[in-house]
Amino acid sequence: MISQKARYALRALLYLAARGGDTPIQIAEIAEAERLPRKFLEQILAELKKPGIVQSHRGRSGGYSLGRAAKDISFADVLRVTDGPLALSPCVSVMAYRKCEDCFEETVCAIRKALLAARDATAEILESRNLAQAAAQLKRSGAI
Amino acid sequence: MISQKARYALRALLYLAARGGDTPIQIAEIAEAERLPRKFLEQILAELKKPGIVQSHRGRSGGYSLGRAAKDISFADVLRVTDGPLALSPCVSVMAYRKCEDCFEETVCAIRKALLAARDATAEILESRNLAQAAAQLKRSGAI
DNA sequence: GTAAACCCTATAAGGTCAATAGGAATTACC
DNA sequence: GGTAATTCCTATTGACCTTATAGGGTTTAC
Repeated sequence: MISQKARYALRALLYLAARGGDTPIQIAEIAEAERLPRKFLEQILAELKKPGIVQSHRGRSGGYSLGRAAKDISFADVLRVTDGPLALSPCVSVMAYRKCEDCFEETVCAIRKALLAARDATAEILESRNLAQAAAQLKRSGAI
Repeated sequence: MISQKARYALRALLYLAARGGDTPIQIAEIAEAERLPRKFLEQILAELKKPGIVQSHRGRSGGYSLGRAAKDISFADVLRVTDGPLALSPCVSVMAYRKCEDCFEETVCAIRKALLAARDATAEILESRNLAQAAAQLKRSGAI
């Protein structure tokens, strides 16, 4: 299951993507529109800023905007920030590989083989879905 | 990421599958062979028993054996017991559907669409991998 | 200069995870 | 029928994570 943080992040990002434009949007506006806890959202946006998913503008009339084109921000990008690796085991993570604690021999681990296939399948989906597609879906369905 | 409990469960089940035979195998033997915490394993096996993944034999010379053919126990079956639904959101879970807390309208939710696709991809893999295949792999590679 | 925004760190309640512990119930065997 | 070996059941514990909330510091437009 994804975390609440991930849900909030995705909703905030979709709001930014759907809203479009170049002018920064304030945390307060996003929080109210999407009904997200303001201070928690503040922390989440700060995390999304580090890898460049969003960019911030400080001072009066500051706010947040997407850090790159919406079509270049995948669901995988977002979930990796909020929830860590997509993989079901560190030993099959591509972005954050780590050897398992007491793994006998990785190359013959039957568990690893299954988890690796699962990771690849998940990653293929989540890396192919991006904010632009999702925002377009919402607009088509009249939700925005 | 899967839990430690899930790893232990899979290792214990693979041991039972590879060991084969009809006579029950004691917790103590599994724990020693796979180097799992004995008492923790006890709890895990109790959970695996409820849905019939393993069956127990009480009393002296009791122990555990698989509850059905190894080829009929998938990785998905095991992970659902130890870690809950495969889905990334309750609203896309097939086995344990639940509506999201403050979901505006499920049918148009762009987040849901992506998570649903991810669930289907994951489930397809994990439901196709079973203990018999995995145990056979281990034997072929000489790990057992 | 001041108000409005983001930035940074600390705190806290509640839950989950990964065990550990101790004894009750059951059964094979002599 | 007694005894030893095994599973079964419930409680407890410490560490960590999640989901916030709080308060002030820093920056910038006007």
